[in-house]
Amino acid sequence: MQDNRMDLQDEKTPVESIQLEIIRRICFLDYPPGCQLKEAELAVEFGVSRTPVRDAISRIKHLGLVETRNGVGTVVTVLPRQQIEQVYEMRLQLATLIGTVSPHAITQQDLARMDALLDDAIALQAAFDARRYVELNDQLQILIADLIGNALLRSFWRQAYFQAASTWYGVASRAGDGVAASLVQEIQEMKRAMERGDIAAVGFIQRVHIGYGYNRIIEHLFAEEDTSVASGT
Amino acid sequence: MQDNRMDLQDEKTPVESIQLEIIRRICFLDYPPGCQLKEAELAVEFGVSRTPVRDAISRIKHLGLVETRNGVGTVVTVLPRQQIEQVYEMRLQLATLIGTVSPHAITQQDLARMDALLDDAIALQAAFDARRYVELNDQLQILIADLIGNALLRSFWRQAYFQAASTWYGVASRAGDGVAASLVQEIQEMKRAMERGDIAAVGFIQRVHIGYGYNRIIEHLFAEEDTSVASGT
DNA sequence: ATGGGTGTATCTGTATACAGCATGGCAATG
DNA sequence: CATTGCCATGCTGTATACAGATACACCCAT
Repeated sequence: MQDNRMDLQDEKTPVESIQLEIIRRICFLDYPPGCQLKEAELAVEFGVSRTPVRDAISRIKHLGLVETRNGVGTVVTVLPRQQIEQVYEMRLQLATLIGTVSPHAITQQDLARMDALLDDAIALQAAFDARRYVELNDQLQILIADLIGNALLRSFWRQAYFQAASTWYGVASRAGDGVAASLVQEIQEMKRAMERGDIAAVGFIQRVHIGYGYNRIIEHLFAEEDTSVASGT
Repeated sequence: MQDNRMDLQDEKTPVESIQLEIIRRICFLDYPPGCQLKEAELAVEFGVSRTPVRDAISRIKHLGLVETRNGVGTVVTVLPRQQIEQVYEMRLQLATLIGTVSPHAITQQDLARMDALLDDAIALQAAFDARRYVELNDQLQILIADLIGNALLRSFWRQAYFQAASTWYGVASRAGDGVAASLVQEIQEMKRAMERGDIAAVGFIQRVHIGYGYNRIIEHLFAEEDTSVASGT
């Protein structure tokens, strides 16, 4: 078993690059829920024809991030409350599996990435920026995914993250710089666990902080929904 | 929360139908590993152009069932041993989550389906037919998936099943009618659990039998590989 | 003034044509 | 006879053109 962490090499086909970019934009709320994705526009922007764009959009349909109807267009899905609940329910479960299911050994490189991330997070704490927070959180997710040795679990982990990201980042941006402090703490805890080589702990720490995040979503998002519903649309 | 089990309605777009059909053929070994999928042929067979076929094939790439290289073609993936191990590792974990993560209530209809399945399995036991076994096993998986209330877990469950199916069915066919008896027992146990409304038990029973299946794979498949490797290609 | 119907604009879905690429066979040459 | 280079063939990737479908606006009739 050679180090198969190299199989996440970035030799991506054009359509895969487009796919990832669109997913990022949805997760990072560049394309907020309800936003319409026009194939022709994207084709022009990426400098390709409509065909690869269609292919990319088609591939991300199974994530449930977009919904496309004939004659209307492709719109970014507004995830219903129940689905968000289910996504977070699964993320809590998956987190605990990170350390259980054939994890990768932690390398010096991983620790270095973690250190850099910690510095960035601390800097963010001093001067909060919603966009920057999103990027750092994303990098943390990628780093954790790299620690997962089981390819299928890694795939599931990313899928669940993609589905949760836009909602979470929407809440986090409004929650302000409190989330930055939480991120710093999360990274610190995780770094300590990684220094001990304890990946199971990494998973449990993730679980705890996903729980924190979910609570924030309940407070900010669902509370708003309830009041707005109560006040009559 | 209405009964959202209706949202797996079969109003499928053409490309989705093609996608499912191709997946079925791969899982059922109509397209064995290494088999080449030619877009032009499939287009003629389904009576459409190459475009929807391409779309369908493109969508199933994330399952890792096929691999396509430019100039060569699309071939059904030969899953390496390590990946099969990882898939089964995940299936064991997912099975235990079935009863944990917001399960559906068991309806009378579910029990009726189970009864019918049991009868078919018993009939199969009397006159074993590899193809028939595959179909019944597939129906059982679908039935179990319907019991999963969490849409994301259901998606993961199906993905893991798709990745494991072709390997398992290849072994089961060669293992002969012993697997039929095992299937009957599995359905009987599961039926008892469902009659008690104990979905957690359903999950654990699944876990046990997935373990049995994996052991069979190790015996039959990996043993062959090892000997053939030892004898030099 | 309002409701219904129709026309138009625009987007996705599909078909077809072409370019890039890899593979296998064939021929020429050492 | 072996080897190497070239060419033909067939596949996927991409681009473009057209058909189907839907929403919106406008207009006419009531």
